[in-house]
Amino acid sequence: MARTDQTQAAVLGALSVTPMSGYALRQEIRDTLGHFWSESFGQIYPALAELARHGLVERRGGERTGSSTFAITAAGTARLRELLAEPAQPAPPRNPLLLRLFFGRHLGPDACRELVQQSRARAEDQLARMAAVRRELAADASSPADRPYWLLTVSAGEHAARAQLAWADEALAALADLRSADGADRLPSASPTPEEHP
Amino acid sequence: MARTDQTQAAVLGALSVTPMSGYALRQEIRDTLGHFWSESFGQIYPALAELARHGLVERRGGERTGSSTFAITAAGTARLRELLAEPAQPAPPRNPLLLRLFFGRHLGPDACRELVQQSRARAEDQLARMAAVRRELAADASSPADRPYWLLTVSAGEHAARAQLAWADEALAALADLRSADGADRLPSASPTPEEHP
DNA sequence: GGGCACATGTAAGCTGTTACATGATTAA
DNA sequence: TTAATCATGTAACAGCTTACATGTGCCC
Repeated sequence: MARTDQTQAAVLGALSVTPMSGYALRQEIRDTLGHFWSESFGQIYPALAELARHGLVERRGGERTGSSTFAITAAGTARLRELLAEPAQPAPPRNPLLLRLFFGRHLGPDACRELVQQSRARAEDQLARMAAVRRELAADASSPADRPYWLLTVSAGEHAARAQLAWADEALAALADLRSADGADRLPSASPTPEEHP
Repeated sequence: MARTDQTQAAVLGALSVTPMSGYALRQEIRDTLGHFWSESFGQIYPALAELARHGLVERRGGERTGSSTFAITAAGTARLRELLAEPAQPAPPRNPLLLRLFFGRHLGPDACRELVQQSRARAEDQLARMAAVRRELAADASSPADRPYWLLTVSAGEHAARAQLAWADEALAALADLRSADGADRLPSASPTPEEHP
């Protein structure tokens, strides 16, 4: 229910694939879950300590620093199942781009176009990253049981990115219309409106 | 840059459309910006106090309780422009549904299907809400200068919701395949594998 | 010997939600 | 008069990021 549970679920989940260090855990979460999840060091290490205290993960190797790894225990796997079965409550939305566009009248069409273009570029990046992940998954033969589930999240990222691209193109066109209409209103003498869109 | 600035931007932005009370502010933000933004009382009232202290908004009417309203000042409008011009940094993603699906092996295909179906239902809800907003906007003739910008955010919501629908259908099909493959693996004697996918 | 990647942790501080306290107005 | 809605605020707490402190092992 609490957010901490989500961090624990992410940590236990990652360790259910393979044992690793806290440092590697953070990299895995950033690189593999990056398009739909994030955790910082300040979350991961306390979570690992808590999980170890309850016997849900086990520390192996160098106690201090160096090549220590954390492995999930049987109790940890059971706990993971519990955590995953809890209802997935979506977080309250906070989209700073759409906030700016909603009050875009104060920014003007050109500044808005720039924002949308940045968003479009991010979507293309994401599409490229998703394609790269697909290639990696195709090349890597480990964890065959996990693969179909991982592909679902990749597909979600692709659908979202393509939708963002399509919306951005539509928004850019609308803002272009707005700009010329605006210009015609406010600067009637600026230029003889070189080309009107039919 | 800080999150507080975002709250101030949302509050100033809403008041730039029309003056209203803090209570109404919260309702407007929930009902109108709801699909891409959220603020709670605990954010709104301190933000209003802070803005009033700096002369960016002005309290009118009953000082105590009752029919008091807050109105944006000229300085407030200028500040809003500044805030909106600041770079829109996207928040770190946190999608509890995709987290569960990624580790879906531990949940099994059926539990995953249920999650996806819930997500699909939410997307349909959102699509319906966006359609309602479109109707309201078409009927309401006030704020014509804001309308094109508002429509951009509605369109973003529609694109996102449609993408979620398309993905959900794809995911449900994939999970159905997985379920039957799984059943064939784990329960070879259950039924003579009625239909195999080629 | 210096720099870099690996590795573990803590503390401060901000953001944000929730629950609570308080009271006015209005409708049943 | 009781309940619901409108209205304003505060306090406690949870979640999360960032920066810092510390140390190892390896390669150039």
